[in-house]
Amino acid sequence: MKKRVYKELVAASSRPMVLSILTGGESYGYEILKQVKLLSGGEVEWSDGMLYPVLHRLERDGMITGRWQLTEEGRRRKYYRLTDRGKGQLARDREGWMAVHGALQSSWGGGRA
Amino acid sequence: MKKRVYKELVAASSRPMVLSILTGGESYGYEILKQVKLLSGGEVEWSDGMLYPVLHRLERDGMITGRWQLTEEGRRRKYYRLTDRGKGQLARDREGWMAVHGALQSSWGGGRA
DNA sequence: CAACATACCTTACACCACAAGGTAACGAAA
DNA sequence: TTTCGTTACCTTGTGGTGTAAGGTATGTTG
Repeated sequence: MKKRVYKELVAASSRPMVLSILTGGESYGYEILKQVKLLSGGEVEWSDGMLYPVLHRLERDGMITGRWQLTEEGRRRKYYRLTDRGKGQLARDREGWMAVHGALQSSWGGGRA
Repeated sequence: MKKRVYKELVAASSRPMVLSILTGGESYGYEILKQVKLLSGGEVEWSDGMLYPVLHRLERDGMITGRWQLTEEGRRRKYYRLTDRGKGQLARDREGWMAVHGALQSSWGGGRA
């Protein structure tokens, strides 16, 4: 039985995670799914039905740009690249995450701090 | 202009945050709102319209139990207390959060490491 | 031939925060 | 008295999001 991550947690982390992965260079949907699993040590697994809408929204909002590419084997892939706008969003998402993380740690650490 | 936390982040953190606050003893809605603000150093602020449904769901699911109390000033409060079931949920939520947090940190730290 | 992996996409459904509204009582100020 | 701010709870309509389940297509392996 694999570890389950609640959907609210997936929703909260999907955008910063995708944007962050793309800071390492171009990538595409299927590969991103594998990187998420890798980065989490196998603890976090995303469904593809959740990722593709995320990528479409990010592209629609100008956070990333995509281009279609055919591999030598004949498979089509859509490679995405981070935009400046996306970099700014990533920074804000990261701040928000850290703020909440800090609050959670305070509450975990001391009861009533 | 106050710092805004995205709603997905609120959704992901509300349950563990409430459960965690209640490990410090009984509390009630209005006080929990203030504690969240305090624990985050003022960076995280919840709306009451979001918190009360959270408390109702937690009570419905047996994570917390509530009791009505009248203060000396004549105000009614609903005090909530953590159940054993809620403690278990808190532990699981915490694990899930840390798994995602670890993945995010990995992606932030090294690009594609 | 079948099965699996790669690689993308979409729809119906349930869930959840947000905004906005409501109810009610207290205390202080006008 | 009236008004305002605070305390303290609750509900509804709306929009956004993951899940589950389905689809399309190609290459590789058994």
